[in-house]
Amino acid sequence: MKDGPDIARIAALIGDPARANMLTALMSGKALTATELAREAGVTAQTASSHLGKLHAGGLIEERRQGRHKYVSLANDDISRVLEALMGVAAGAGHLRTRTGPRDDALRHARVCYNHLAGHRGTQMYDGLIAGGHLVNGTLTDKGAALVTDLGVDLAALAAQRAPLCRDCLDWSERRTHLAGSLGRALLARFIEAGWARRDAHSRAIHFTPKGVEGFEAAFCG
Amino acid sequence: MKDGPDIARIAALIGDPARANMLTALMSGKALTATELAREAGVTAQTASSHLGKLHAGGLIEERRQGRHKYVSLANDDISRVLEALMGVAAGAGHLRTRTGPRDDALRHARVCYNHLAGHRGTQMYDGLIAGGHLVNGTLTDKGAALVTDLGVDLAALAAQRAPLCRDCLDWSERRTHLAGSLGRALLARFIEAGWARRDAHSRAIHFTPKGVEGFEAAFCG
DNA sequence: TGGATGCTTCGATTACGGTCGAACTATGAA
DNA sequence: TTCATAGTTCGACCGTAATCGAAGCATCCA
Repeated sequence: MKDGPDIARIAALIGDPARANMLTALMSGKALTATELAREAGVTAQTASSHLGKLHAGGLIEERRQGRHKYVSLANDDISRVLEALMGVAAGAGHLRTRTGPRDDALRHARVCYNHLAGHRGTQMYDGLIAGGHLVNGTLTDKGAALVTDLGVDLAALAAQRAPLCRDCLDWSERRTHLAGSLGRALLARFIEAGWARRDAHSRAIHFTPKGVEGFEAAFCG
Repeated sequence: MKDGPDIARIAALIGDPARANMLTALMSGKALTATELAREAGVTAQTASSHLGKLHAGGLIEERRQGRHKYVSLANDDISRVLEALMGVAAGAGHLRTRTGPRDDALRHARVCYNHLAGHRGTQMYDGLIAGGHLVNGTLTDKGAALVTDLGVDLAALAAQRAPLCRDCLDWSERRTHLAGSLGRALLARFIEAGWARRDAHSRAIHFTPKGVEGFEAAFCG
């Protein structure tokens, strides 16, 4: 009866408060150093090192050395999906400790989910792509390819990558699907390059500029 | 930086092997008694009782007393979504301990995800509903309502419920979206009532009958 | 009413894992 | 070279939580 993969190993890794804080911090998509993560988690550098070792062994994070720094990021999109799904349960069924502060509102509106757009804007974009016939059956149509190329995404470069172009990701605030995958990543990158949006320095929030709102809604809410 | 809901509490609950086994067993959608779950988890009745108390306090399960029995089931769809997502990570990024046995193949092809259809058939149905214009933007169209009514689903009864009609759920084997929500639940129930499919007694697998394959593909792969 | 079964509570044990101080290595800057 | 910073390793400590035996209720059945 207890078929399927062994989930306890992964869940236990996320289940420690210090590690959970580290992973949550990494959901910003930025690669953080070991000491930065130690500060986020509220532990000393030694314990952080131990935790990072376990997360790495468990395949949850990637490490990249640069000089005397160790830059850490989430291993892949799957991890971010689990974290978002967990946030959904923790926010809902869990204690309603969601004292919705002003910062929380910003997160619900638009935030970065590891490397792609989430929150209200994220699901809005996803719905728009489907309603407009750009995304059908989990794949990009010719019409959709034209749209994203128009927005400045280099589809040829994405196709050359090994990562899948379109992936679904569940939103903890909206409880709906938004777009992940290499295309989701590329689109968010374009929004920022084009001055449509900028990332908050201290949180996962994303702030859209007036010009960005206009362009975004023209493209996806048409 | 570590914004968002506190995920460690939930993850720690899932992170214990005994509890993880119980939750995985509950993914079959059947309500199981405390002793059955103790056997699944490989622990004595006392420890199982302790674990169930914690899962209940954490909002992960629901308990229903019937005579001297205590029937346990998952609290809601959100929980099943987290479990499926975790399985995705455990199967992929985790150790490739997926010694794909014959039983595993059946699971990948079609299985029950708490109360709705998952696996290849599940994503196939989801894709079919969208491609056919039955499901747009996360809501059922008139055309879609006609289709499911035709299949024997009582939409009026579902609308009266508080639970949302259509929800997305991520598939650990397909890594794509399938349909959850009260409609997903009702459709699976209809398949079984109509003799299209039957549930395996000892696993989460679902076996389609020849008649069921025919009807299913006519409805969703049209 | 007596006995069996399902579940819970209590208490004691045990083990695992998180934590930090201290010492060590490696990289970069002055 | 010398010093400072980033990260790791080792060892010891400590707390928590999982576990089970024993006993206690509640329910069902004969």
